[in-house]
Amino acid sequence: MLSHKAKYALKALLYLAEQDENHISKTIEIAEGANIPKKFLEQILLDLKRGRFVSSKQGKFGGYYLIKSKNDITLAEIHRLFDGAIALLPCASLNFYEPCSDCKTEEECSLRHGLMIIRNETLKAMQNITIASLIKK
Amino acid sequence: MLSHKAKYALKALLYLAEQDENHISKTIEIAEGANIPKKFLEQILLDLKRGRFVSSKQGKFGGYYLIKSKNDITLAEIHRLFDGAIALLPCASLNFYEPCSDCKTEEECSLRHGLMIIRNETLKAMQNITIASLIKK
DNA sequence: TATAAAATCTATCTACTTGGTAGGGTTTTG
DNA sequence: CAAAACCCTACCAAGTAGATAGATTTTATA
Repeated sequence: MLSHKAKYALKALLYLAEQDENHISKTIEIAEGANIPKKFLEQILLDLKRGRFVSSKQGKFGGYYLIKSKNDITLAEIHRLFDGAIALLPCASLNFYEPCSDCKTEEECSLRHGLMIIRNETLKAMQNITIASLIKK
Repeated sequence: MLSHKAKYALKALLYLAEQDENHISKTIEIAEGANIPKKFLEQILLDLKRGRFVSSKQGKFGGYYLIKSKNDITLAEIHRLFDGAIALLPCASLNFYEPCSDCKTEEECSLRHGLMIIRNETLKAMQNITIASLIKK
């Protein structure tokens, strides 16, 4: 399941992608447009900025805008930024790998191989879902 | 990510599937064989019993055994039993459907369609991972 | 240069979930 | 009849999710 943070992030990006080029959106504007609690959205936008999906302009008439093409922002990236690994266990993850604590006898746990298949399939699917693909319904 | 419960359930089923036909495994035996806290495993085995994956025999020389073929127990089923929906949002789920609380303007949320694609792909992959497929390495 | 509007930072809060433990009670069977 | 197993209920500690609050910095412009 996606966290609310990840869900809100997607909706915020969707909102930004739907604006005219060069338009700068205030937080409050995004919050109301996408129905997201404003203070919560503030944190999310900062995370998105750290992740280099958006950038911001401070001060009066400031706000947020996309700095990555809507065709290049994938669900996989947003998932990783907010919810971490795509794999079902850390030992099957590429970006968030950690060994299992409870696999004593074998070097690889019995589940790892099967879970890596899932991970690859899911990742492939998630990389195909972009902000742009979500817009055209 | 899988919960520990789901992970332990898979390992316990794997352990049971590796025993000789007609063998009955005591909880303590599974716990030690698969490295799972015994008292925690008790609860998990009860859940698996309610889910009709295993059955049990009480009394001296009792224990647990599979009642479903290892070819028919899929990762998807175990995920649903312990961790719930496979979809990334409730509104994209078939078995655990719930409408979004924060989608005001549209009847369907903007993310739903894309997430249902992911759900279908993931489900298909998860249905291909069976206990039997995990055994043969 | 004062001011208003906006992002940014830091801290806090509450409720829920997870992972696990404790301690029995009940049933079966050698 | 007691050992061995299943079965049940409650509890707990730690962490996380989902926010909210308030102060500070930055910037445009009147």
